[in-house]
Amino acid sequence: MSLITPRTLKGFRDHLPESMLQREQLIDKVRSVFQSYGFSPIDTPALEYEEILLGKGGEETDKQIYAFEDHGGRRVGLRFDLTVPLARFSAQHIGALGTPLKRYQIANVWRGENTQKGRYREFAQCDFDTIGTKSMVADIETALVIHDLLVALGCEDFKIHVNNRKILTGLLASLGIEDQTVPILRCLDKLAKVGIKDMTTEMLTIDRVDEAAVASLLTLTEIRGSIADIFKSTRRIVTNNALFTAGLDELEELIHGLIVAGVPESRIHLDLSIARGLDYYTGNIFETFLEALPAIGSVCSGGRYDQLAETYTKTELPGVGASLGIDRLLAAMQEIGVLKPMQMGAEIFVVFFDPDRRDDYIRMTRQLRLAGLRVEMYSDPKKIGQQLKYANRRGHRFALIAGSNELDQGHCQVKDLNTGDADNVSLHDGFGTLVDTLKEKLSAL
RNA sequence: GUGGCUGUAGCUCAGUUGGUUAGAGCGCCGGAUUGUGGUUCCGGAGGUCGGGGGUUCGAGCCCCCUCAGCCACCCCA
Repeated sequence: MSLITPRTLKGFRDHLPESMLQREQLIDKVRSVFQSYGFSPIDTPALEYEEILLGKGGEETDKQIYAFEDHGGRRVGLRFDLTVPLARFSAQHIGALGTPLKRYQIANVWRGENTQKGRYREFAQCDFDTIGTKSMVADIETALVIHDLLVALGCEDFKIHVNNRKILTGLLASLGIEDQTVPILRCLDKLAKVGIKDMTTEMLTIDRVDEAAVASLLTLTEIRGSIADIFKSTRRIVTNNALFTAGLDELEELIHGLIVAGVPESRIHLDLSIARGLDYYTGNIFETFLEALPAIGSVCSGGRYDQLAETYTKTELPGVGASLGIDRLLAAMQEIGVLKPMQMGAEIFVVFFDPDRRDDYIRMTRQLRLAGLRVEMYSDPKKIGQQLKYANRRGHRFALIAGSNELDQGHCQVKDLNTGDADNVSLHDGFGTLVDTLKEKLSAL
């Protein structure tokens, strides 16, 4: 019989125990941050009707959606993000749930794009959103969650880049070229990478964009100084456009709120050139970069999207939220080397010493677990040295060694695998003394 | 999706201008007088050289295709 080569698809990965433990630990922290802000968990199907998914994020994202026909002839697609399914979910259930709806969802999404480090075709997003309010308080809290998430995950050096879609849209409207917003945004996004000269050249190839327009755009992105100075200078660029002014007001209110909440100003970066490719954003937008590894891209992005649900319902459902890319963040943290090695095994290891005493070990292991300890019993009565070697490698803290000698005398050896010290503990009262001793030793670590 | 670089044991890599049974270190498994690991010594297993096809008397080394990883564009978590 010929063997099938075991392999995984491009951009799809297996998760081994070591990195999965890290991942689950990070996700636990993410959950507790979400819950500390009053967000509740929901889940939605991986597969949606294609029509739900298409046309929400823009042309590029449509091309990246895994779409196919199911066995019933329905056009379906794997979700590209968690925000669009949320819009559908909200339109369907908001009557039962009421507003504002604060929910989070940690789940996989799929994108058929080319891979790179920290860019996969299947990856998990930790998405949180507030639906049903236009209040800037929701925007402020969104940014605060982003901030607290990164701190909780052990990242201290990061910057949250903030901007507001209305500023640029308003500026373009005042120039009469708002219908060119998408290509202009795309071009502007490259500023940091290609420089002013190349960007200008490309900008001028866009229909109806002249040098005066480019000059205005550059003025906007080139403003430097303190946050207050930036706002003051920016306001002077366009004075006759309500959208532009509204965008600035919203952004200013957002930043003000963050400062009031105690976020260090060094972690906020007012970046009028960030655009965000997703078409559905309408107001404040966020991108988060790690100082140590900006090249891996944004690890947590989002923004306000006030019209996303309008294709599903006539009820007005404005929303704001963001997504933490846990896989990308994990890749970044591994790259930077900030992750501490984790203990893989249970804390207690029971040596399968004497084959004739198997039942005693099973009983002992079981009783310790019932007492709340994490215990692993070795599966084969191999030589004790080998078992200890295994226990050591797996990171168990204490080994319980009990051959016929110990068991006949009614005690058990407790060996500290870090120091090598071993104590005899009585088993005369069942396992009570053993449990107490182990708990004492563990809490003393 | 487009372009560039890479692909040899679990991991990190050697492999001379194509030439007999493809190597090292680490790891893994086992042993060093009967029941104690993380240091030492000895031994062992493990590779269709990413996969497929071609050129050749002969290919890990050359050519084509394909798959995957990394990088850039694009886009994004």
